[in-house]
Amino acid sequence: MTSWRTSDSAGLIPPHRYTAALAASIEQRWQNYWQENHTFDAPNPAGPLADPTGVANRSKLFVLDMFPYPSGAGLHVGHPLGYIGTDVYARFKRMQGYNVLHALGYDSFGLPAEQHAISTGIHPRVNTDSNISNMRRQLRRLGLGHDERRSVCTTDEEFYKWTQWIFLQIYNAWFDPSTSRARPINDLVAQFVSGERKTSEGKAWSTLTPAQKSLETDAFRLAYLSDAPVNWCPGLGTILANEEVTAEGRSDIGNYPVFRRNMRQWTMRISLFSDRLLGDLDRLDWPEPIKLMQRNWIGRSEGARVSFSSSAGAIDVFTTRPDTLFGATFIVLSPEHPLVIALTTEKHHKNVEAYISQAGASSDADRQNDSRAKTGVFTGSYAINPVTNQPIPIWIADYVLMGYGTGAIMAVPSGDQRDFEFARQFDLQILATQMPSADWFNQHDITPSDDCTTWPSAYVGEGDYVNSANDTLSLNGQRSISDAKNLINAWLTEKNAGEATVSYRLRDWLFSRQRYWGEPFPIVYDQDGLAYDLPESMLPVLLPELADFSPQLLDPMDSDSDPVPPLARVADWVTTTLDLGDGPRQYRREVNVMPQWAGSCWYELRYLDPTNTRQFVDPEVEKYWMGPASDGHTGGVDLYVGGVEHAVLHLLYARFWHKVLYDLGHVSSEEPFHRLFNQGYIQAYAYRDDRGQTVPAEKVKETNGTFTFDNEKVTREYGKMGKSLKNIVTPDEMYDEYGTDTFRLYEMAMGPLEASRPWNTRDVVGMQRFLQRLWRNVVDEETGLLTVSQDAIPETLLRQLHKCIAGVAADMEALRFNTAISKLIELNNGLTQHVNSGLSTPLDLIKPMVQMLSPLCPHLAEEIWALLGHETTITFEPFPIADPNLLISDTVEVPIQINGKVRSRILIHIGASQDELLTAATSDPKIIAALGGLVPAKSIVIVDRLVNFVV
RNA sequence: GCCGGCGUGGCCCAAUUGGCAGAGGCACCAGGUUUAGGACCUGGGUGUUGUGGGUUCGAGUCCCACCGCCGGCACCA
Repeated sequence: MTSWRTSDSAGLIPPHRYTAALAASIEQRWQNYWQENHTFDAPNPAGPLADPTGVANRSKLFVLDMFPYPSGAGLHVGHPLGYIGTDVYARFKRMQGYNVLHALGYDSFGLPAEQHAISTGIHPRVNTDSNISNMRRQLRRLGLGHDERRSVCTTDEEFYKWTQWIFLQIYNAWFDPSTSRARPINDLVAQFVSGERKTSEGKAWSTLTPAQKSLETDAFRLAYLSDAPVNWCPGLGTILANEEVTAEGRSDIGNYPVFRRNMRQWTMRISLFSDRLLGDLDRLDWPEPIKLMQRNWIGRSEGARVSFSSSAGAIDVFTTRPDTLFGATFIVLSPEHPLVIALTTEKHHKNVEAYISQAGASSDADRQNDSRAKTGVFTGSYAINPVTNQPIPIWIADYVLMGYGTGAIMAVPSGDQRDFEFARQFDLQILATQMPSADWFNQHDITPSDDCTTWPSAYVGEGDYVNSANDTLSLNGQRSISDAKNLINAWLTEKNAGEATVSYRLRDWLFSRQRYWGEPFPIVYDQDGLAYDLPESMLPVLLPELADFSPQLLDPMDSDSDPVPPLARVADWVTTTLDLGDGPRQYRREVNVMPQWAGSCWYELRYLDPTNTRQFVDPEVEKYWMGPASDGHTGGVDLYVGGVEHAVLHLLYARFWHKVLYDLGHVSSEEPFHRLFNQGYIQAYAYRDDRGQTVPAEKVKETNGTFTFDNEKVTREYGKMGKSLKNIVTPDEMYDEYGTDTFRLYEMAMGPLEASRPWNTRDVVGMQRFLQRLWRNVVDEETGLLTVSQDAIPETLLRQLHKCIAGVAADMEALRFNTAISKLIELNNGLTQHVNSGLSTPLDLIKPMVQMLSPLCPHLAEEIWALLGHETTITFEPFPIADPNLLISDTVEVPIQINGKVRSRILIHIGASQDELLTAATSDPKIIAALGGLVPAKSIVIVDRLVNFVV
């Protein structure tokens, strides 16, 4: 028998070296072990997955990854970064005794599968299922410690039953402004019945027809049908949420043009929750940039509503600067403002009409191009400025947006640059209300004056108030802006001409999509078009089978045609006979479906209790995993890891749903995700030849900083991994070439989890070498026998071990896996020296080393653990604890500086006093020489740290 | 334009939070082992910490200005 075998490339490899092949066999064996032994099944306190003894006396930890969409392209090496990070953390916490819940399911409704179905004619479920099984296969090879029982898919009927159920909770709720809480709609009806709340026309509730009653309640429901401007995307055949439209006015998916038009659509009153969504951000442990993005998106601004009277009634404007009201010399309405027609005089009718149609025809993108000159037209009417009692002209202009504030502004050209430009353009009056500083006039090289005709631009800032007084109010003189605001707001309230108020940028959430592959709404309509919610017993409303998945074909630029959703074509599904309590009647089903965000708004709750058929989650189970940790704590997932791209989409929608469920008493947590961590992205280099074509990145060679492909010079760029850049590297390639543990280690070692960085396959080998050295320190590469001894650990190695334990534990707790790995390599390098000097590896050293390694490289750790004679998994072994006595040494090397430059070092005992340090430093020969007889003007002595002489 | 984030050896990245610029990996160089080879062993750090000022006994770290890259928002009243 030969002890050497030949490898493909060259040379001989010892039979028991830790190669990719050995790693693969170890890894698959342990993956099977974990699956067969249900190692990662997390016990619940109650419900179908209850195991009270498993729960007892352990702290819990809920670790969550953002819900993945099962893409047909499969995973590349960038995808698992976060999954590996959460797995390492979860395994680390299990070793610290926590009951850890870690699972991964699939957000499997969505446009790509449906687009695929349209082009191939294959049912999206077929494609979705095969994508999921491919992704499960790829993820299984990663060795993630997931509870497989909890891997739910949003497309599972038993899952979307509860998505529909939650929709109905939202539909049957309203927002009570007195408590800022969602309440059951029945409470509202009770208020109507008792007369405590007036109906819109003041009639008694009992006298209203059913249609009138539903009109009254629909005005309050948190999910409602509205006939409002929507983002219509003919290229996708569906409308989109504001959050799904890019700044360029195109669809986030597919980059098709998006048009504004009115359509009757399901909408959610998320805007009523603006204040809570904003305020509760302060109570969350989230990265500041994400909080900022949500704050910006919600866009709270404090100001005042001011009422201007006009021939068509009061025109309400919103302003953040009511203190400049005396300078409001004209009013501008959005072209879509409802009062425009009534305000337009005969003479200006033609101009206004032309302007409105011109504004409607131009896209949002055009309208928002701020380099464009201001446009607008006069309506012919005037409004009365409430503080001056003077008539001011009413204009319409497209720089005023209907979707923000009231769709009307008071223009103060002296204090707002846009208004200033507009006034100059159309020769409107500009009246100063604040005197700019002398500096400002100097800068613009003009003589100080409140005559704005001399001003080159508006003045924004603090300044003495001028021209701002009437008979009952004066702001004039030196005062702060906030002081002036308070004065004017009080005056407006007193005169009934306005009040201090708050405006938000966040608008209600457009919730229906004209597609097939989504959750059907649990809503039907009767002959009169009245909507009815279906009872829980009729859930789920299943998607019907469909022969043809195509939406009707529309030109991407066709902004006028009405969409016909695919479900509308399934006649025997759309029309249905149901008994909703008053005998069998014929109804028409809602033919829109929910957007992809619906499932991801609550999936984390289903992970908790995935097999519960009676409830979406058992309240006791929810409270255990997600309940508040203490008074004032929001509750929610203990650690949520994902990319930054969901900052204002998923993360805002899910918070909204969760708050509604909290208000209605279905969950005990106020927020879904208490701690959020944003992982970075792995990007990759890509290469182009001189014709600009991308070439396969893996075949590019580098020599002295120049890159060649087929001996042709190519240029390097840097970007997302993808087909178009030909720079994809898959986990499968890494498993084959290096093994999973090496791959996991490399992903974690290449930098901090939150940082984006380039992938470089050539660097992976460093981690494999580390594991090979570690393996070789434990196992004889030729015989495969254990080489561990019972010898005591030498003092230096023992100290190194405990320093390592302390460092690694702290690093893992803080998710700093890159530095934890470097500390483990350091320790192993120390051990390697010990072994190379002819000694063997002490058992007492390798045990804690393997324990520390196991969160990162669980397969290799399990294998060595078993070789050391253990019969059960290493998963629940306690994480090593450092002995504090071994962390401190007797002596320390202290640098001696002269003027901040290190000139010498001295070895001195720990805790040496300032005097001792000073004496030792001044008697050091190098320092005596460097000082050359000079007496230091000052000496800085920091115990155990340094001595610095200033001369 | 506004708001964030990041700039450290050739590359990916550390630095006890104001105290010796270097932990770890890749690459590179030299030597060892080897018939040879290296995924082995030993040794080697290659630098104006983006630039310019400031604070300080002392700045990669704090402050100001600028440059570059990345991200978010953008006529938001």
